[in-house]
Amino acid sequence: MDRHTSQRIAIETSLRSAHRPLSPAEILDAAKPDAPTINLATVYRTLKRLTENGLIRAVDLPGEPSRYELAGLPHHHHFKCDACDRVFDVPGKCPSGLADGLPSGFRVRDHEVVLVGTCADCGHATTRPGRSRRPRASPSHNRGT
Amino acid sequence: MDRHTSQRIAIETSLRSAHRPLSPAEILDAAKPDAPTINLATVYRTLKRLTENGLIRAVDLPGEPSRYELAGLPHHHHFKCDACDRVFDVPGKCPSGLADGLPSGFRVRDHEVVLVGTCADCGHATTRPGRSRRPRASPSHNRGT
DNA sequence: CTCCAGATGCGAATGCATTATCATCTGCAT
DNA sequence: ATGCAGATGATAATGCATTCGCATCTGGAG
Repeated sequence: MDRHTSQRIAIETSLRSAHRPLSPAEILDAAKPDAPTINLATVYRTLKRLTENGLIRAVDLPGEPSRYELAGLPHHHHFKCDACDRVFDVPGKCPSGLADGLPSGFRVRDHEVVLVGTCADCGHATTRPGRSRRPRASPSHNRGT
Repeated sequence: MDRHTSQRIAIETSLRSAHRPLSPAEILDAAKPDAPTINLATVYRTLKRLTENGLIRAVDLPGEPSRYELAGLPHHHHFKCDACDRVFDVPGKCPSGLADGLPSGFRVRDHEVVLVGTCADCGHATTRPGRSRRPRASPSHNRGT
């Protein structure tokens, strides 16, 4: 199992070089230059296997489809740009006191922090006129690489 | 428009008395005693209108369908019990320094904090054997009221 | 070089939350 | 009490992310 096909290599490479969580569609686009015939189903199949193997992990944000990033990264939070819909890593440390207001009996096992705003690319102009939701996160517009 | 039907009253009442965000299915169950014939479609229709009217707002958690809570509540975070899948309000204040690690050019407009763990009800036993995902959040098991 | 288990591509299929359709019903203004 | 705009209930339909089925292709062991 786990042959080194061009598709799989392209998928792993895009995840490794993105430095931010990628959606299956973003991965598809990022992998296409290296594996032109690659298919969304293959992306999903590969992501599933890589997840099972513990090499990557799913990143779920509110109202968003799962994105994927390398496993084993130090704990970090995420920033979602609501102009280009890309998600970036935020290396900042965890604030304490998050669980202060909890009633007794509640036990916190984990937390998720998501910042929402505009990224450096999209923030240059105050408002971006023709910007519709869910662009394809084109590599030409990428700064995470 | 906006007649005072038993269904609408029941929906508003459950949201008002829950003190935690409710999913459409939870609202349906909570409203049934007061409006036995109520239908999921009606719940969705009513939620949509209440949202448009600014009376309630959607609460989106990662990988979860939207829940709804009264609008105008003071800013708070949410706690999701992964045993009973209910979501509770966390009144704690916002930790600062959340955006410290951000590269320059990134502007934060909002943030979301979700704590995950076990609630007081579910935490009594260390492991709950027969507990499958997505119970119906039965009122008998409710403490938020 | 051969061969085949495993991988891929394509399209159809699934599961889900949410919305639309439409005939029927009901607040409520008159 | 009446009439009707608006609301409801039942169900079909939509949109979407994700998965399946299957014929074809291919990495890599032999």
